[in-house]
Amino acid sequence: MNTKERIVEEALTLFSEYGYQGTSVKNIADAVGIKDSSLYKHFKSKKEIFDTIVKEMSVRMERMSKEYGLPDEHDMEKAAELYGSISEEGILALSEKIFLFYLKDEFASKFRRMLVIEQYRDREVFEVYRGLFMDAAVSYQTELFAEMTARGVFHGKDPKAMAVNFYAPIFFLLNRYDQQPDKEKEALEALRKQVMEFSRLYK
Amino acid sequence: MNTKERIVEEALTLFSEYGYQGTSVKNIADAVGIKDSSLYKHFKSKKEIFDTIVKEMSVRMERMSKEYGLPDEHDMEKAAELYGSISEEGILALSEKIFLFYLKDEFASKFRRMLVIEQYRDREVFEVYRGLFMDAAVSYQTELFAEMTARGVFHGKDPKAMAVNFYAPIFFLLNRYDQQPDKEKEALEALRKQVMEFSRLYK
DNA sequence: GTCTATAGTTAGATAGAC
DNA sequence: GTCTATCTAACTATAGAC
Repeated sequence: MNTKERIVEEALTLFSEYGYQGTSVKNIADAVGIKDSSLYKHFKSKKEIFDTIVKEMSVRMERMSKEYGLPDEHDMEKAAELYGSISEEGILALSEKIFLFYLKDEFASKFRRMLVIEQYRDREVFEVYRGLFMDAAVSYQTELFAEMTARGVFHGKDPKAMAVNFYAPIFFLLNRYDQQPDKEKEALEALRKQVMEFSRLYK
Repeated sequence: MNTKERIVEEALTLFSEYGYQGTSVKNIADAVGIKDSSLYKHFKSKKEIFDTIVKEMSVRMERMSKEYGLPDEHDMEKAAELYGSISEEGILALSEKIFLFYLKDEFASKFRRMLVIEQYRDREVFEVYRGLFMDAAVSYQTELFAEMTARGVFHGKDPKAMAVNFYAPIFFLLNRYDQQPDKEKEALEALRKQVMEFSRLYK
């Protein structure tokens, strides 16, 4: 990994814990192991580092979703088949994948925390956060449950309400067990319980 | 309102938007309308202002919960009677009270945002945030649903799972519609929909 | 692409006049 | 309890040697 990439990585780590304003250019340079002045050969300002992180995330999201085998956003038939055919087990696998990706993936979890911290300071940041961790998740699952209801896997009257009932507990537990790596087992157990309850209610 | 109280108020407003580190003592003094040096006659440090806010909140929580008529944490019989006797309408009223308190009450909403921003920087802050906005809410409602299930108002197998299914969408929508006062109607409509779905599922 | 040196600004906090 | 003046330290960023 070259110096520019290491700057981005260390900056994200610091931003996700202390925030943008709470992190100085010297903090980042120290973490990388160079002088703060040297950092300006790679980025023309602190703000440019922040913007680079946001751009980098969209690239990683694409790559990760392929690695994790998550179906494409617009390929609902395939998604419904993938998770629908195996019903309860499938839906549990889906929830655990989403959950663990945002809880444990180094870049994704730090990026999420950074957005959480910075969301009120900058409207644009809030929109990225809302889009990625709320709207995208719910609209994806709304389509998924509509498809699964049509196939008779689940019985619900409103796919959007189902999606919120499926995703909100994941979102809640993500926030609840954030920053507590020692309680990962408890977190996964709580998640499993909610998914089972969801399955029971809509079966 | 005296100067000391105004400092606390303006500091909270700034902390809730820009964070502790993103707010300078001069920012606070300017908002109050005094010089930054004058502020040190009221507080011996910036940190002391922050700590005062946290202490002030527990006082306000107590006061507000009485004003809003929310039943005491340990008086579950009364709570179950209050909300249980009127079932669907009652549970909707409960959710709207919680929702609007944390979304619109000046002090409460700013305080919540401040904790969201500062939760990763300070372990103690995280514990306050987790305690107030996650654990307390869920444990309160776990007892409430246990009581309501015993009375035959709802039919569920696991009161904790019910509580998470009830509170997680509230928590999710609180984050989703945060900072969007123009979409309050949409937010309340979404909340109502989730509560109706909850009621339908556990009836 | 790293360093030293430094400019220019702002930070948190104190001293002392009124 | 407000102000002006000031201190020290830290901040973002630039210039220029190697």
